[in-house]
Amino acid sequence: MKRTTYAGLIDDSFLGQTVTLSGWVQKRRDFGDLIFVDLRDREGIVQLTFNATNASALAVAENMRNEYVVAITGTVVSREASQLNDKIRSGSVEIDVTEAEILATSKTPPFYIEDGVNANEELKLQYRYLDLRRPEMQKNLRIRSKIMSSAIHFMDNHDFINIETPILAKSTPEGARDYLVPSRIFPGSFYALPQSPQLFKQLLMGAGFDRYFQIARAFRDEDLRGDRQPEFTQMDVETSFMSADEIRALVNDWVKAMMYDVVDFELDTSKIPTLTWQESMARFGTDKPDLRIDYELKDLTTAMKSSEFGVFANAVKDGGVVKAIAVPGGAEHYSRKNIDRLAQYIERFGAKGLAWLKVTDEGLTGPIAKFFPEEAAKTLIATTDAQSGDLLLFGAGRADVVAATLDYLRRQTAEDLNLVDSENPWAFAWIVDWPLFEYSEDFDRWIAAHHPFTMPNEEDLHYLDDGEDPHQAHAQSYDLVLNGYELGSGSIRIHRMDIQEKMLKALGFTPEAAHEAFGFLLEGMNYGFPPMGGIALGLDRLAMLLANQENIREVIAFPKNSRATEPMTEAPTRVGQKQLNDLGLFVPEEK
RNA sequence: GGUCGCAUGGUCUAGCUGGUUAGGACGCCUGCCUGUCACGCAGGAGAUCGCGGGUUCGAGCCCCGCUGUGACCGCCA
Repeated sequence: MKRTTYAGLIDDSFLGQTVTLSGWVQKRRDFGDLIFVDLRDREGIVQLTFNATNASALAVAENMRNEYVVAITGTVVSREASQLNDKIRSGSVEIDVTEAEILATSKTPPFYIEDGVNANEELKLQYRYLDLRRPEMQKNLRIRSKIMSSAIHFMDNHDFINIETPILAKSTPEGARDYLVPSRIFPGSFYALPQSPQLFKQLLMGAGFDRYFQIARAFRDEDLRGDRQPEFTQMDVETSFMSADEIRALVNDWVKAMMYDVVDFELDTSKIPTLTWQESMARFGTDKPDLRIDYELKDLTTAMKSSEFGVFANAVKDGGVVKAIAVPGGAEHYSRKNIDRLAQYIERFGAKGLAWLKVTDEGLTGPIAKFFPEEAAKTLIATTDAQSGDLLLFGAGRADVVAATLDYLRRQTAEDLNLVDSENPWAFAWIVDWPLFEYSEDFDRWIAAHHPFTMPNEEDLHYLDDGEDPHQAHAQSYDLVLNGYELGSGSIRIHRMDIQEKMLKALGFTPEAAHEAFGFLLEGMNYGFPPMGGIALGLDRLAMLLANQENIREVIAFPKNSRATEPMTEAPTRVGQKQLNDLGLFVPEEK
């Protein structure tokens, strides 16, 4: 029997036709001389009927069990009005089976193959091929596939050249921890898997390709999160002779096309806001704000300087800040217990507690209301723009702690109260003008906020000089944010040797160390590198958001778990002594 | 590296204040059933309660350690 179409595509238009289908048994309902079987393939489900008219087919159906692979031939017939099933596309018809064959049997699967399955993550990953049979996972991976096709199509149409760069690359300082690959020919030496194709794409600009792109795999050996895997996929782009504005416009065009291709959404890119990093931090407490949420952080630092509430006054006196959000309608929704729960959560950000007030028609209520007599209350309400019924949540203390706390509270309360704007499902934003450096407590020195090849703003170049404050320098860099997730970041690169040397010096590299780490790039710059810039967009996160998933694993066929292992293949594994010997590696015995 | 949570038949889970025949739902097996689509009905099998130690007359439950796992903080140029 040779398949003639997909089960999930059968509908009224097939009425009367004889079809042959192949797929998996979703469910068998056995009435003795009448058996229904739901047949599933990648496109969906159709109901098969077996009855005594075709005794041999009925006999086969009696032996069918869930997840058996079967092939059938039959006639598409309509259902009576009382027997329609509007839950499936093919619900107005069914297949009257005349011939059936079991192609493969199946053990009882460890979990039922259906959407919303409630098996634990480890089990699902261990039997990933079963989990992937679920319609939802099939849909997710097809969304991912569409994003990739859209990217390739768009880039091709805009004269970008698709160029692959090495996976076996060189370990470079700065940035994330590398995955290392030992060299057999040079025992003790290692390749590193690329954290991104950054240096290679810059060299390709040096080579004159002008417009490069690649769907690139990147690797970072850092701990995982819901939106972070140790290997991930980027749409990597680099161009010559383009300004930051031009690059953003290009990305906007792709995003517009992609949103249309993948989720049939008409994105108005002219409405994508561009915020400076500073503004984003001030208004949202984060560099990746979720702009679907209406309310923002309000700065009360000046107003609370001499507050009767000691916690606020002292925070300001100690050089900290006081900020607040007014959660619309939060006064009624949040009981004291709920607020306590929020308070407990934010301890992880370093918050000491959670000050709060409810705004009512009668004025402010709550344990600290007494510290805000008439005038103070008025100022507070005016500054925070609070309405009656709002819940005011405060952060006081170190600016970074307050930012992290209120960013979290803003997102959490919006979720709790269903205040995430559903009219505006795709809130993109550009965050620009990032700090060039950030201070690393770990290394006790300045490190590159983006990477060491980011071009400073022209007017900030002098901050790289000795004796100046590197903290003041801002970069020609830009991040694309969607619904509170960083989709990608990019920048104009340094293309001149003198600036690059200054930059590396500011980062604490001696000329020798710089040469050892990035000599090939620095040498290249001596041979006429064009002005260049680019961006890398995380396709996994993009797919996750477009597929409406909360974990990046849902859009990766074979992801790692949160400890970076893969329960199905059990990677990573120990290897044999012979392999170790070949590589000149010594590994202690397992404990 | 750290914090918090979770671990009970194949799966999801209940199990209170320590004494239960460890309960339920789904799944599985057998039988019956011609209109189900969460089919129904009758019967049945299936659990070293993650591992080790401790407290106790007695531990699924309390304590300690370990392992696995999830989320988060650190980390992620």
